[in-house]
Amino acid sequence: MREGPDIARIASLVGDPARANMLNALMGGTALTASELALEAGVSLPTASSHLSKLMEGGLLTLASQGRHRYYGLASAQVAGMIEAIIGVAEAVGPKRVRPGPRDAAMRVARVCYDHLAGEQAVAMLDRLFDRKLLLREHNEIRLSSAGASHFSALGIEIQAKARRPLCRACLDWSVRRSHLAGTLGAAILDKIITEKWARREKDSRAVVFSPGGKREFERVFLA
Amino acid sequence: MREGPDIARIASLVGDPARANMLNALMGGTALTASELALEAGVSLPTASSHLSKLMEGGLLTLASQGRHRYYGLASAQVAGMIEAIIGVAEAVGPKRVRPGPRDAAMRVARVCYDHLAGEQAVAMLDRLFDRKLLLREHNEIRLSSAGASHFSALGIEIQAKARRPLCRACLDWSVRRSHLAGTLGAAILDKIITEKWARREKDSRAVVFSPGGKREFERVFLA
DNA sequence: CGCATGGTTCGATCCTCATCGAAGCATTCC
DNA sequence: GGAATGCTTCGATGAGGATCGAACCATGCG
Repeated sequence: MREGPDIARIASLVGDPARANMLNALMGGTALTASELALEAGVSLPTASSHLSKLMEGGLLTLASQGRHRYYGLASAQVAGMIEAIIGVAEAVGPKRVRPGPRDAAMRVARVCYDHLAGEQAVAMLDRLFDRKLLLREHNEIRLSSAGASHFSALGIEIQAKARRPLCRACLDWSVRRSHLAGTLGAAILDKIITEKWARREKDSRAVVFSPGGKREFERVFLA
Repeated sequence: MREGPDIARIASLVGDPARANMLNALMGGTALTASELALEAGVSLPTASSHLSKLMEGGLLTLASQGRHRYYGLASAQVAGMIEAIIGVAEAVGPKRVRPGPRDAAMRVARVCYDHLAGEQAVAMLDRLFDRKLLLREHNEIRLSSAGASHFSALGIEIQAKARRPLCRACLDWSVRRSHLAGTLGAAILDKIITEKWARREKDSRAVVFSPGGKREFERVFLA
């Protein structure tokens, strides 16, 4: 009966269906209000509020108050990574989907992971950025080369190393089992994709759908 | 109220203290019997048995019957990775340890992760193997170079690619936040360390303690 | 100010599930 | 075969916690 970190406490927070739905919704990266999360989880507002305070107390969420709105978001990329890991196991053992449906197919191609792009497109992009030496592997970290710095700034992607958050990070993809790009740069790239309207977020889903023209542009810029 | 993989189901399996203790114990990599796990979790044998069947049904465990003994083990490295991720979050948010105690310090230096070595020593080893070009990074995978193949076989470390399991794999370390070596080769190296008596497994813990002479040998062979 | 809206707290209800003792199977040893 | 060991199933008990309605704060708007 050793001590150690209280893993059961963390896991049981994710282990309730209502809370799991909320966390899943927050994996989209945008912070949501209590009522939106209540709707998402399919519970009443009081119930949702109770769950949210538990998640807060457990350190899994952050809260940003803006006037009478209170926006809940995932506490950290580490928490997001944990949830992806759990999703990965659930996918693997779950005999749920006999065949992957169309929505799942879209998710495999491209989806939002916390605040950056994930899925086949994202994995291909990271590979290509390495090939073109815009990013460099260093031990197990990823570094931006000087060529990469000028390349991204030419694209109008702001690059500024925040204090706490690494610029580039590798994030493991549950669908492809390969890494894609996270960190500030990964977030900035997703931002560009959305603001340029190359792709749009699927309603009520993490899926990201490229328009035909947007796909061409994306491939020209990142997969060339 | 979307469908998707049943993440709550998986998380709730880990969310019970008794089950979490069992899984934690199994992170040591050796399969254990129901009575050992009952002792580990601090519950009676019937209770443990009930938990074990739930974990089996959830696909988190594998069972190997040998005579009247039934050995339970983690189902896959993916499950082990998920548990490491949860441990990582629990470490991060848990204000448990004010200061890391001595046992925790030993865990940080070297410990067993499923079936291979983790901790600072393991991270340093992987770095060095890359530097010496015994292992090569390829995209996000790790490949054994021909120099590496002869090097390991000279050490008497058997290298044979099993069908299902990759030879080399990167596994993220929760204490160091860097990768260490998993896969068949990682397991073989841990095996060598133990059989050569360079280090011993701490009783009732995942910690691995090197003897003074063993540490020298390990450093000569893997960190030179 | 008063009213509407977003959110939390309180209280009561209900149900799942963790727990253990006792009994039942299976395997091995003598 | 019989006894012992390892483990599972059954049944009863009990506690934690998920849920919602109603009441209660807080903010913003007219």
